[in-house]
Amino acid sequence: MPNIKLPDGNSLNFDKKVNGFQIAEKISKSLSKQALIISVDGNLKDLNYEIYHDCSVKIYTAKDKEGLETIRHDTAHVLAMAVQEIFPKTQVTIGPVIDNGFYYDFARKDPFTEEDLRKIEKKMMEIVDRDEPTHREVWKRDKAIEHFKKAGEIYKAEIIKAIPKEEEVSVYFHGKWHDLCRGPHLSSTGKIGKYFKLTKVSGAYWRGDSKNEMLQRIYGTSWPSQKELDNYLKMIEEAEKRDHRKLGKEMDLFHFREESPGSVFWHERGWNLFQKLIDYMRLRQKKAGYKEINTPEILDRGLWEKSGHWEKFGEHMYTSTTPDEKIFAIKPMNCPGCVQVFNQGLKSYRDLPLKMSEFGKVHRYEPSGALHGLMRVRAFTQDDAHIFCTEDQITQESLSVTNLILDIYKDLGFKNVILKYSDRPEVRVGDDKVWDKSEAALLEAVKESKLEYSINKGEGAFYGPKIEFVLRDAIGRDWQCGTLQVDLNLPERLGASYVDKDGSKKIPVMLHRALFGSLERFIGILIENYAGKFPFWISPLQVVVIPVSDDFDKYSKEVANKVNNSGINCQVDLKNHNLNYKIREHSLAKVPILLICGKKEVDSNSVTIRKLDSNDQEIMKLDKFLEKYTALNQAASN
RNA sequence: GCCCUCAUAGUUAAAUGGUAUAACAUGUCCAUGGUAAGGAUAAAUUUCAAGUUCGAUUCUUGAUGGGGGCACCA
Repeated sequence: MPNIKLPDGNSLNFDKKVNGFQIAEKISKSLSKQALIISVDGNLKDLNYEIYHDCSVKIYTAKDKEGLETIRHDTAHVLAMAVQEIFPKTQVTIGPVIDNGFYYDFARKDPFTEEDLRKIEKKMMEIVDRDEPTHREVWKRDKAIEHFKKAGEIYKAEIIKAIPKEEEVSVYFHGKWHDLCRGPHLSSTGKIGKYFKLTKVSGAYWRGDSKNEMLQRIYGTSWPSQKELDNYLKMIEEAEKRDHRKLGKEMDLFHFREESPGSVFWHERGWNLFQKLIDYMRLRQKKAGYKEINTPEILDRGLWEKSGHWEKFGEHMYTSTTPDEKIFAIKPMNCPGCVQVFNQGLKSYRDLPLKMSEFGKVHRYEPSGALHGLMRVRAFTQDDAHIFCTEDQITQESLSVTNLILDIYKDLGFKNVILKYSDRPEVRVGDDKVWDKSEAALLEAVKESKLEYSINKGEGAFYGPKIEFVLRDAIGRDWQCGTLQVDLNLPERLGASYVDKDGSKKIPVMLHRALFGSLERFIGILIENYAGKFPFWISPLQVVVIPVSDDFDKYSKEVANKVNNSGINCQVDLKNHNLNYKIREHSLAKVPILLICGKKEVDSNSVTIRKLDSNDQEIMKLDKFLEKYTALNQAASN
């Protein structure tokens, strides 16, 4: 006589036993149609799971995260079925749900082609039409291993070996095809619907370890309705349109070339933007009490050995040998140089916290496969700073970094920021007591920030715990930019000290922090966030002056000069084209303000303003324009 | 670095075992224009190296670089 408690507080009574289908039917007809899986006392189960005892249940549909994930998980199974039907010798491995979809890793000699994907999709449709019923069996571990080994599924057998002893080994059947799986699953293959698509094939290491063999991964996406699938595909298209590599080319911001893979050739417009961000950051940091310094790009090998970089980071470092055979390294990080500035001259506890900022260009020899436009490069500029302080000051200083970063992100159009807190990794330096203290101090700052945060166990740097600042862009993608790291190691290694109140020498704590992170990456993110249509104050080229005909070239040049002299980036277009042509060209280049100059304007000493994406025309006295737009140009910097 | 894939004017594309086509961009000329492409005309290209071949941009191999992932990461 199980008594079934429902989420709304009501309960139902059944004779003997009951399953999810029967409960759903009893609640409502529409629910029974939409029901996908059920949770019994918080554990997700198949709908035909038999309940003999009192419990609370919740029935999930495609509207719930759990329901949607099950659809995707089932689609992954159907993918594996289809692959094995078409390519019988292929081994299956794992097929989890990911954001917006799923993947399945296969072991097979020949690579899957785009054509194969279409073939597999067709087969998947067939399997959906066949509506193969699902059923679940629990096997003995040894039997399961034996079975999969015999079937030539070596990877599956390995997975079973790795399942903890106390867990049961369950095998799901869809018709005859079966797979080792924890479940839960939908009641038949027809339930997943046909709103899926296989999106790409790629390589992936077995168990995510680059020492292991490479498998073939097929990615797919799956949704409860055609509309949601279409929306998702449209979002992908939108992301492609915003691709900063494409826009960077179109807007004449930068380019890459073979002679220096992963390093940016900045064009005038892109560099304008770059400088503007630095100007802005410089102002903000000055107000926040930072002192800007600059240190050498190339430093003797000995310093890097002392700092530990030579050993821990060596494979990412560029080195340079001088004609007299000395070895120098091109800095991959700014910290050792900064510590040396701290080390020059005796420091007192009264100097702390000492915040030193540096726009340092660093070089890292990144693996070739990691390079990606501006997002991942081999030479980049950090808006770096190092805060030397006492252990007691960690929380306060971390908090002020967090507040500064939030404010800055807001100015640049990002309102959603979350934190990722990472604590001690297995391989680390320093005493556990000091770790305890600094982790606690940093976590306190995280909590006090009142922001949403996640804890990444064991992902801290080898020298201390860290926070990463993740921002969400206009189309919902997350990017990691800023970072704050507590360093318990480097000051000591490089002999940094200050004189405390009692006259004794103490080692300071150092906080590393970067707000944009890498200027290059941040610009990439900005381009994609705004789809190239920047707010006026950071626009790569802010104003273009266009004469109505060449009779007005002289006046247009004068206007452009005045605009430039007021600190606004401006060009005049004197090319031999008509007005319409020029408006189109500069609009496509996403210049926010076009100033049209013809007879009217010359006579009244004014300009006609045409804003991007607007057909409105506004005529304004030149003086007034300068006044208004100079103020706008400063807007976010105050 | 690993798996897959691609490489043709400044850009985006097309074609071919017999040296390559177009659009846009660029230069010159005409048109002197009022809010998203006016007209004429010119110059310019097969990533690099080796091989097969009478002949390679096309086929083969290698290198380099790009793209999608994996691993690594700001």
